[in-house]
Amino acid sequence: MKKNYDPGTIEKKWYRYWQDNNLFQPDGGSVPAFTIVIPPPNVTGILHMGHVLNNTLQDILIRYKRMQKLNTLWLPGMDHAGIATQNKVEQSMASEGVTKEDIGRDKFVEKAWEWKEKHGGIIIEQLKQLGCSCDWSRERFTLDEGLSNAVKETFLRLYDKGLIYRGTYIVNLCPRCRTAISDEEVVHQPVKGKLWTIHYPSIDGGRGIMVATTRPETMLGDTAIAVHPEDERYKHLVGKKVRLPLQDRPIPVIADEMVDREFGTGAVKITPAHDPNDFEAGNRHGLDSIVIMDTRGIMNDAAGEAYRGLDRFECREKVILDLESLGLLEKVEDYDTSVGYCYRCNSIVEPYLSRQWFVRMKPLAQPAVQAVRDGRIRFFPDRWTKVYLHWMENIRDWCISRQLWWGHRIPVWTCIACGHLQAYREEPEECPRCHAKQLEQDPDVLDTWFSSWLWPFSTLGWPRMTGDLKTYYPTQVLITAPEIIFFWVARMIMAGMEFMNDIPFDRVYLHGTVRDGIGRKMSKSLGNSPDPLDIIANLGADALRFSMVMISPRGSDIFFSEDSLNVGRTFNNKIWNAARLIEQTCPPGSGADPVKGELTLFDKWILHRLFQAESEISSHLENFRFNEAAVTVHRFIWHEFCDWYLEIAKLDLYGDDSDRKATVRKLLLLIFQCSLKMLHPFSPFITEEIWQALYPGKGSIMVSKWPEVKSYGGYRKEAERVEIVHRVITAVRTMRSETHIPPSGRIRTVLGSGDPDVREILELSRDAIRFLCRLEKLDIALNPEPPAVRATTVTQDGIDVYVDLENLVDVPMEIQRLDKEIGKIETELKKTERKLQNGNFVEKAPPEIVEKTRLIFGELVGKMEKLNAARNRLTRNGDESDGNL
RNA sequence: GGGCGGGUAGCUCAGCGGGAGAGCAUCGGCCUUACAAGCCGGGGGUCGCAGGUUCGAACCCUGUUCCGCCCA
Repeated sequence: MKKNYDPGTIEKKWYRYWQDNNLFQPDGGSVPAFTIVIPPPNVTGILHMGHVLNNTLQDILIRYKRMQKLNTLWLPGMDHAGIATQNKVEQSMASEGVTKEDIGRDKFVEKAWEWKEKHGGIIIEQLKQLGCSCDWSRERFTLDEGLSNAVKETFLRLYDKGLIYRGTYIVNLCPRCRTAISDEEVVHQPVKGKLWTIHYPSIDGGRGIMVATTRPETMLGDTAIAVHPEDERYKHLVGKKVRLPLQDRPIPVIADEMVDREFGTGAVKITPAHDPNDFEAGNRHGLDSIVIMDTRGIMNDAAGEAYRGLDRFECREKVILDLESLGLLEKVEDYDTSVGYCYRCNSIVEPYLSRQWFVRMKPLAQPAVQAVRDGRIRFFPDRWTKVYLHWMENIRDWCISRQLWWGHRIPVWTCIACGHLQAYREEPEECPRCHAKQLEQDPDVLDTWFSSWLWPFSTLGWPRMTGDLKTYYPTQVLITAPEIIFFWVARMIMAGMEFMNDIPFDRVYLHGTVRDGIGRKMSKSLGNSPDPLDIIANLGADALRFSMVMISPRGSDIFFSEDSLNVGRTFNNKIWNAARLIEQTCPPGSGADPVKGELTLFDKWILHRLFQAESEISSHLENFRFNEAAVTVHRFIWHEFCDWYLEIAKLDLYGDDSDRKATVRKLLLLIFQCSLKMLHPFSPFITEEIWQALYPGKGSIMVSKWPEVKSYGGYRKEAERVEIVHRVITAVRTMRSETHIPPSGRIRTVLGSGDPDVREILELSRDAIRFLCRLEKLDIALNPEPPAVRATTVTQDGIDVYVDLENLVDVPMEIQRLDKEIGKIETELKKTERKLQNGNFVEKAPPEIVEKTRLIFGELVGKMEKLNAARNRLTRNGDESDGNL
């Protein structure tokens, strides 16, 4: 193995190897299946840090389950991203001076496909660089033939059930994308705006009425003024008419309970074509709806001569100016309001009356609510359950038509002759009612989510009952971001219940959002998002993956900065070097067979810790505690295996006892092999590289079996005993450091313990203690003769530790050190003593707690006495100032 | 306006009824032949604030304040 780990070439090599050997495909066996469908990235998408997190987590779970020998499938693909793709294609055409209207619908769709083949799907290659073990042979696309059939089928079924309807309602119009979008696609943001109060004069020369609004340009479409029916201020005006300024149109004053008397003047303008509440009011009162702008947000004829052709915001300016010059602008105030933006292009969304297609959601929601209520589907973290249920219980109909050309065209045709409207599976040849041959298909396409909500089964072949569908549905887990819980997660559950009559997955893990070092959401416009591909090029995918997971607290947001990458980078270096040490000291053929030879305390300790690490990692992964699993594997490999076991093993590796040497070699290979396996889901590349170097002929680590180490769980007692030794070693090291003994200084240490069992443990560990503390001599005794000049401490286990300081230290420094230690113990001692003196505690606390507290107290008293004695001795001798300690 | 989550070491977080923890950062000492991308050691917190329950509260309850997110 080379001195330094070089991820670049290695990662490419192993990814190709995995693919060439079809290791990403499920084994198809009869064992239980474990399936994850990828949240399909946009075909226009490029890899960002959010994708890195999302896909790393999925890959970890998939690789873990695959090693557990489940029939594991991670099904990849992309969605066609209607708006985003259409934007891209239009942009590229615009650079050639062509609009989509110039070339027509069919040509445009053709161009879009060309664009997709040429520029789309970059992200798929990027996911491969990240190491994702998706089964690429099953890759799907929402616009491919199979999925398009699924979309048509669902539309037909819902249409036939009466759950899809066409109607004229207020929808959210994005004037830049020139299409309707659903309520979920609107992002509301607080805005510091204005509140304009406008005077609507009475028609008969009276005082008229004052009306406050944040969108004055919409007054051009007003068809009434509304007041609260019990508002004494306006009762006399109800039923009368006022004059709509700028339009010179008489409009009625109506009474409606929806009016908030506290808002503005208590009277509001009613614009049924441009506000959802006003639309409702308009229906209740039989008002006209006047649409005053087109789908680009440009004022139309109905807005009046003076405003036609103006953009909606220019129009607002002009309306204000005109009102002012007419003396009808009563006042302008600053006003905090909330404005809706298009989630795709960030334009301000316009509430707009138009004819669209909708899905009736309430009947679909009911079984989906039930599936979550009765625990068939569980959310992690659990708090998302409430969010889901709240939304589902207040669900509103879904506007699914989009005024786009790129997408699944709505399969509804209208007979030109008789006007008969119907949905068809295939293009109809004649009208079933009047047999006319001329039918016209609805021009709109479906919301992209109308195909994504079928993803967990459409990708497996539905509506055909394929083998894949039988084997892999329902899937086990969905891993995604909370942002799309309504867009996607909830709708998939509804679709699963409706079309498969079964849940689409039984657990949903929602991870946090990746933010920058100071908590801002990563975004292109801020430029605060590093390019994951740069990171992969520099440090490798493993470093990126491991770092991401290490810093991702369970289900809450992630603060990522360049520094975050240190964890993964340094860890790779550590593992690499541990592997090199093993390679150098455990020649090939040493074998990783089960160990037969005599095991030392330390051997048993590390085996037991391995057992614990494995069970912790498994349990963390089963419960989506990814970062805790990563922390555990990191801690085990670095701070237990490398820091302690490898160091102690050096005694045998470089020693003369050939039996011990053989045993230790076997153990090292065994434990390291298990370590690599446990790390593999997190860092697939480096583990494969080392695996192939150290364990040749065993195939790929990614299809090796997850470690089975239960039998090492029996060494609990030995493991606890080794902790005693660790505490002794740390105590000696601390004293060395605090008394400024240089590491090169070979010193003598004396250990004393009244407990024969403890003395035995220390005897067994004699060599290790000497080696790790760099001791020249180590004495262990029941009542040892302490060195004449010494530093003193007592471990938690009551072991006296004396470090011989002859010629090495000055007395004041040791006194100072002892004082510090005594101070600490005194604080604890007082706390514990107070407890025990409290009669209530002794009486009411559980006996085992009282007993434990007594033990602690005894321990502390013992330590205190010994330290005080050591201190007295030093000061007494100092007082005698005989210079002889 | 409604809901949810959270204020614990300089930073990010774990702990969720019985001796205040981790990683990073910081400070001190080390080129000890796997690793200076390293090794060894240290310092640092009245657990947001105020009440209450309890023998005992970071942890449970109530109120309060600040921050973040979602919905209207």
